[in-house]
Amino acid sequence: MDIFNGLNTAQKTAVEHIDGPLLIMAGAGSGKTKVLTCKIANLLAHGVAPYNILAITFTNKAATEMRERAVRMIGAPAQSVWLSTFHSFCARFLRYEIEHTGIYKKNFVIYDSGDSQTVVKICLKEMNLDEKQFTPNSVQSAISNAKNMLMGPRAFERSASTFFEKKVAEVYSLYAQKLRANNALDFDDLLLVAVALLEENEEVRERYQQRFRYVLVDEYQDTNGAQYQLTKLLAAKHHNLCVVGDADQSIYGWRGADIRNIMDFEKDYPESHTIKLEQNYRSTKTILAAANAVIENNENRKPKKLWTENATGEQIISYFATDERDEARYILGEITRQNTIYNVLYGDMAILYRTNAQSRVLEESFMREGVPYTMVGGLKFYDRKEIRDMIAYLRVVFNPVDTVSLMRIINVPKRGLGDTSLGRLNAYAAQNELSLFDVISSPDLIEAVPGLSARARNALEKFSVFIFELITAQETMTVHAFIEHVLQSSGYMAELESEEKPENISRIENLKEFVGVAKDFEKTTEDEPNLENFLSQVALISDIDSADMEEERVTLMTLHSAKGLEFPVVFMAGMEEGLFPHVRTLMEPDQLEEERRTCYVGITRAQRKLYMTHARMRMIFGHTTSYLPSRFLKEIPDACIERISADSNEGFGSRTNFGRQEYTNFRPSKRQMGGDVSQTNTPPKSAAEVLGAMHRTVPQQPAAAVNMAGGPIRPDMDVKWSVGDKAKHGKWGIGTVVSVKGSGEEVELKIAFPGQGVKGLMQKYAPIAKV
DNA sequence: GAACCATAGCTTTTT
DNA sequence: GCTATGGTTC
Repeated sequence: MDIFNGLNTAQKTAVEHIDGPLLIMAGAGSGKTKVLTCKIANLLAHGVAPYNILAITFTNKAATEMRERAVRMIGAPAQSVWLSTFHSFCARFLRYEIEHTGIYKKNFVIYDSGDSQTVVKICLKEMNLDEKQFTPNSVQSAISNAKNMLMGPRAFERSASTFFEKKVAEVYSLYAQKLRANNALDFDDLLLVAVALLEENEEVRERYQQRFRYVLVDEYQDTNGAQYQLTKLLAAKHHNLCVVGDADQSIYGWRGADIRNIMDFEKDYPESHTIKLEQNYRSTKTILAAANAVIENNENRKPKKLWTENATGEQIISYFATDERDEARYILGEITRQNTIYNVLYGDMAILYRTNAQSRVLEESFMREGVPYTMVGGLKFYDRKEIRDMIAYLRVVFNPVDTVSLMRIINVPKRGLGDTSLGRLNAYAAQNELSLFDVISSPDLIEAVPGLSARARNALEKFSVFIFELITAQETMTVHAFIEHVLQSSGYMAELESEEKPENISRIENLKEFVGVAKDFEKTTEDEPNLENFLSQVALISDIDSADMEEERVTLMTLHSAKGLEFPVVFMAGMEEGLFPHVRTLMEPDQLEEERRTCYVGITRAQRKLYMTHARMRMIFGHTTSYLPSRFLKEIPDACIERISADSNEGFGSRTNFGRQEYTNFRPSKRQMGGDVSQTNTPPKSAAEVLGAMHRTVPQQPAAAVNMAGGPIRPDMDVKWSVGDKAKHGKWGIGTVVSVKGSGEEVELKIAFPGQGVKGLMQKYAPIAKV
């Protein structure tokens, strides 16, 4: 396969470039991933060993995709290119080299932000600091910021000026000490320790600089100080550094990303070349014009204008809802409409919002209407109690000095070890400079702890024997078998099974899924499928990595998570002053510009059709608040956007109503919107016209016709349902109708799906067919 | 030591 | 409006 096939001139130049620093300024949708992939393929084609290439992406998912694409292009050698995120790279690097620090041991564990917050809280408590003034969150983020700027506790203390900062410096120091004692690294440490090791150890540095002859970094605009330094160190020998990014899409300033890293690349590497990719292949002219118009309002930016040869496309729709429930209803209506009339697959639509809190109302609507969806973030799988408990068990087995994890499970399930006993144990351990595990693993030491009841002593000895048994068992078992073993032998499963509460049932489900995750890991990992690598992978997995977007589901996620993705139809919800841009950014011009970039990212995710919605009032913290429409809406030229409102009752203004009543009977028209953007050359001028046209020309045809072809199941109003009928649902499989209520448009069905309970469905929305 | 109830605090965005 | 936490009670 020809590597240069289908590339434009600028893209070709970028791919052809081999030696020396290169900056690729790649606008949204300009084929950046394609260029990077082709570049890797081209390096390999030029005889560069896969072993000599390091490519850094923003998510694990992007890394996997890029690897697969490169393998398809050039074959097996691409398999062994070192391709990962900054954090995974560091974790792997440290797994080999960390003992050179003389501080950490090879079996270190990685703490996520939850674990790290637990440690911060312990520190605050120990230092008797007021949690009102020093909130765990603010302290944690201050420490994190310091780390991202490569400042250790001492450096931070030196730079501290306010009382708050000086105290935080103390907390930082204690926090770092605790992590070291637990042989644990937090996310920021992965970078920090890797950089420190490379800086201090010449032998290691030499070895890795020698090895990585070519370094490629994606999303360079979102690198922070530590990542910048790491990149610089690794590329220092060969200077074959290629960075790709778009300053207009820098949206992670709040977590230490420094836009100057990309702005100043040419200063850092004076011999560098710069290539601009400005042709957009993703969006319609309308969408691109809107994006350009919005981003132009930023003062601090280099001028750039994306252009496209794609069709003009339809206008953007701005819908003014009465409240967040009306907003959700409108969006669901449009999604069903897009799906039923235009045959847009659910998987081709996404809803983007600024804050996770907005997802709840939307989610409820999806459930009520039976439309399949997948949510990125929110209630995270790995944040669930039972999963964290299991991970804590695994971590203790892997690294027993991890006291945070040990404390988490020592009395889970209940072993009669309460706060009092544990307090005594911890006090004793601290006094004698032992880890908690040191104490409980020795009967003599347990005996020596003052004030322990006989019952507690007994329980502790049993527990420590149990942990030792697990450590032995682990050595000969696969990860998934070991997890199952822990679940059984700890009594964790038994405790959940003892009571048939619905939450217990879902916990058991989740734990089963966790075993599945381990099985999957054993099958797919490129490293040894051992506990060590499993724990690393689990710690560094992100929401976007684990989201299942292949399936036929609408995706719900924050604007931040959406970076790098694209969808034919996009909804941006909550376009209100105070929500987006968020209140906390209104005072700071820099932060406001970042909000605008976030908006730019959102708009440019859309390929064909973009909806933006805002609500007159919205429930926040249980109180109704009213917001003005977002300034970003006003920045979009009138020609690009059609504004409709829930309040106006004339003509097509009352679209909500229309949407709810009439669309299910239209036959899907693939040509209208289903094809490639570039093929829709004469699109109607406005959505109103589309609808008008639909009224006149689309014949009334039962949607069921689609089912015959084996396509997705669509709502069908012509079917008469009665109790006892068997119904096939797109997601839940086959069920039995248990009740039918209402008539006409309002037919409401209750259907029992085996193993999934009774679901309430509106016939006009439900993707069901008679069996 | 555990179960229950009240209340505060929360919401920016995440590896 | 929800949830995580802390206090109170048995």
